[in-house]
Amino acid sequence: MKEAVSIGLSAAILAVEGEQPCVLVVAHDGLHDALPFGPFDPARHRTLELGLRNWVGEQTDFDLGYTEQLYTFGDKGRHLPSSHSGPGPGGRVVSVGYLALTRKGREAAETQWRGWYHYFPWEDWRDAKPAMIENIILPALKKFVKDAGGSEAADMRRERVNVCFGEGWDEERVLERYELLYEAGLVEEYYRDNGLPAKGANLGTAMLFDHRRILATAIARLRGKLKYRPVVFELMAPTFTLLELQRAVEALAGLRLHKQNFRRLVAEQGLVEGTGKFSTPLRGRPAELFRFRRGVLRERQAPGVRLGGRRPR
Amino acid sequence: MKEAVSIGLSAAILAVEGEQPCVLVVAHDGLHDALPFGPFDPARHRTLELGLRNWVGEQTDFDLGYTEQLYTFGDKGRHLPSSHSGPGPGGRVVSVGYLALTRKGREAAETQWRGWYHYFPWEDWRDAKPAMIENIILPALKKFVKDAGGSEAADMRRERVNVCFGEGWDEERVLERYELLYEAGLVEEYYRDNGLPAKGANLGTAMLFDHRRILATAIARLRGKLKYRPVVFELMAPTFTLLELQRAVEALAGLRLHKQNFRRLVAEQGLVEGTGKFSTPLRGRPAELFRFRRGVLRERQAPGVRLGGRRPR
DNA sequence: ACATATATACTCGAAATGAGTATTAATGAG
DNA sequence: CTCATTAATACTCATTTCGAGTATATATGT
Repeated sequence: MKEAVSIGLSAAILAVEGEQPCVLVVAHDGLHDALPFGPFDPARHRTLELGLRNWVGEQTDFDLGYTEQLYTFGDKGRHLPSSHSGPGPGGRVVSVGYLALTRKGREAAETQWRGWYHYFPWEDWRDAKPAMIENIILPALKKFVKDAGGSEAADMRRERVNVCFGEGWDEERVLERYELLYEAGLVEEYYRDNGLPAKGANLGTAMLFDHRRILATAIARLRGKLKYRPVVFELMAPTFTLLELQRAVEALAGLRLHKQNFRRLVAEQGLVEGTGKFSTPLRGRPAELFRFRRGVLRERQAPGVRLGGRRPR
Repeated sequence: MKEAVSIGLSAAILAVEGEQPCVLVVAHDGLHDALPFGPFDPARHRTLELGLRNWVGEQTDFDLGYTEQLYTFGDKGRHLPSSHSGPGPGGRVVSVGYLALTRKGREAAETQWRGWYHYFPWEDWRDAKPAMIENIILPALKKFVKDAGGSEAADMRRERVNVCFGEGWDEERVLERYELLYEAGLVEEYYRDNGLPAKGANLGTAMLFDHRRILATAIARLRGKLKYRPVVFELMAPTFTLLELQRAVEALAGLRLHKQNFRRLVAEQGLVEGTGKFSTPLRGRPAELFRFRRGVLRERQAPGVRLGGRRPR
């Protein structure tokens, strides 16, 4: 007799408020934040995505707008059984992760929005290169390289460290970086999954099961997609100023952008159109309110916000 | 009691031979080509990918090199039960698709390589824009637009048709195009899945279950990845001439490229290094043999073959 | 010697990109 | 009223990348 498999569906539901990028979490066991998730019931749902929409709807009172499948994880040991979602002991959960974009609204009582850089503090380069990279991460990873058995293994680790945290920050490698920190024992989940006592630096806030990995995948995907699909607008109010749009993109990408070039790009691409109305800011010159121009989808093949943001050294 | 779910693993194993891009298929039921696939056994395999490698190894005598997860499909009706892979009647198969790249070698008896444009004849623009687009596809899609109930639905269909087959060919939209043709009833799978008698144009060669959809996903992903990761080299022999490399890229992308610019790009990016040896062609000047320069992975953040190929009108 | 086929080098204009400077329009403090 | 402050918006400029060529070199077979 074959071991039972059940399918879990998780969603990284993302939004932006002002300058803060947020993720919807449920305080699952009082200890760890979790993504909204639940089992897929093949009897009720025609497709995985419909199952997700239904489940999330029940759990969070949210209507998902844009959704996209991310990845299916089936690793033994990274999804420990739980009374909530798992089958009996010995059963295996394969979890399908989704990315969903929405505007912040009223959420159910058990859920709350949380800034995603709580979970990935090394990913926010808007103000400056996060100090923890030089102070904690790189020294620890240096040790990780040295501890490799064999010089070839050490070379491979060195290369990974360099790609992830070395010269030339690539904001899309969110998952790669998280996985590296996991393997190097720098995040709590590593110790939990392997039944070891925690030790050393535990960077960022841990999540339930492999949910931080799913969130990393979601952020990575969103950061990539931003550049060639107009997905930001799923997160914006119907009208917005160009600076608000820029701040949202910066929040997602974790980078600062050049203001004038950003406007040029957005304008040239025909991503937005003016409404003729103006914002009434507390100080400073009022800015025109824009809305998303749905027409771009028809006209351009890769309409997106190409960010050529400069990273702080 | 919940309905049973089982996990199926399928792999689109791709290779290139000269100018032909190939996929490894098994002649499953004598009627339809199928991708190598099999059930995931959680008792034996720690991860999904290991399950896949094992299964494919047994079925095809192949060692997979580069692999990448594509998508997880769980649609009811697009994966009909089969004695081979499914659970009993009423059970549901969720299938996880993978992309694998390899060099052509000796394969098991039941498997064979087949050019992938057999399944997607409209995707090969190397010689010319495929005539079937103007002659068959566009007229049929025009009808599909007209048959929409309501003008808003018609607008949406028109937009999709335009994005997929209109001005400006985007070689990456392989899946989008296949799905559109599916919905418009232009491929055999549509009639099979819905239990209807086949009618009208059946474009390309059909495959078992949803395997053509998985293959479309694989090609789309590969065409995208090509541009920012040096994946072509997984498909090349250890040494090759620049024209061979170009022909391989063209085969995958389904486009012709500008020869001089291609070399400039490949050289400037440092993707390859000369070996000092030369090819001995049947005619024409011998070309230098190159090999992949592994160093790029360290140096550049997006090393790939940016194709700016011109499409024939 | 030359037709043919391919490799390789070099040129050139158009467009995109990154990094500015300059100017305009609002606010509140004095 | 003036001015410091804040932000919007317009314009400039050098550099790089891109698409499309032309020109030349080196093989083969007849």
